[in-house]
Amino acid sequence: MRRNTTQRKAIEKVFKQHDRPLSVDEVLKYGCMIVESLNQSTVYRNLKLLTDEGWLERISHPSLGTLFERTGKGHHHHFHCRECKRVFELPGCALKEEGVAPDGFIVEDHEIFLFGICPSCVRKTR
Amino acid sequence: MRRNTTQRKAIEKVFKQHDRPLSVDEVLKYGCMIVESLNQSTVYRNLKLLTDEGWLERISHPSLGTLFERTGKGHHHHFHCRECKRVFELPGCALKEEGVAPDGFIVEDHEIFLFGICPSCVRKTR
DNA sequence: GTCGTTGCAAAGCCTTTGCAGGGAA
DNA sequence: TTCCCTGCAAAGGCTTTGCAACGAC
Repeated sequence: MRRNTTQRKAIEKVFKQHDRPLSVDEVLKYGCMIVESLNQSTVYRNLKLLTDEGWLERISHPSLGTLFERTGKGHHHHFHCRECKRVFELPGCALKEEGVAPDGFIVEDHEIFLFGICPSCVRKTR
Repeated sequence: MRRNTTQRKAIEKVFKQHDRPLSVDEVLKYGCMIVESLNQSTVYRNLKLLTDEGWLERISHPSLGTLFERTGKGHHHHFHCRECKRVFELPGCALKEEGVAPDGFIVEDHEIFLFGICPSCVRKTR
């Protein structure tokens, strides 16, 4: 039977606080602010557990590596700011309706990563 | 000055033979068929060198990890067949022209991965 | 008290690096 | 002959796992 440990609750809280995809290190860093003794293995184990339970989703970012984000946000894509390195979740789908793949290919799913500058960095740079 | 070693030529040949993104292991496997003694470190070093030279491009596939493909094919996306696990390069761009990101975001680049069944696996499954 | 969880350390992948010997020019 | 490159082995990151102690229920 699943137990609600202090550590697991801390990890869940981290995702609720920061509403964006997080790396293992970020989860550990923010988690340690809640439970000082939080261990890396515990983070890994809980990220896996929460992913298996369907509470988290694992995404593999082309340049940032493995990230985890909360599920249940509907179909969306990711925007990576080259300036502040943060990853944003963009609502909606940017894939064309037709002509996505040549005849014969059955497209069942897709993943899109966008790269650029986020609004807050645009403001700073200008 | 850059030397054209047997090993490097073998690695280049592998990419010319298989016209699709290859993993390090695949390059090693196919490369060993040409130069039996080919070493993993040599593969890693040459993949890096050829990437730095602009002859190869590194792509990070969400489920297959790091892959390398020849450059100069123009903008394209990748299709991963769930059946045979091969990665195909699809010509053209499947991204919508507008409304890709909310106002304020400057999109400079993007990457799209498609998942599904390739034509040859569709035929077999049916 | 039970047994799911944790912390720690060791081990497993994948990738990089140090080094001495080898081969391309 | 020069010195770039290779093979081998060791070492570096990231992630998983074994184990004994701990703590949620």
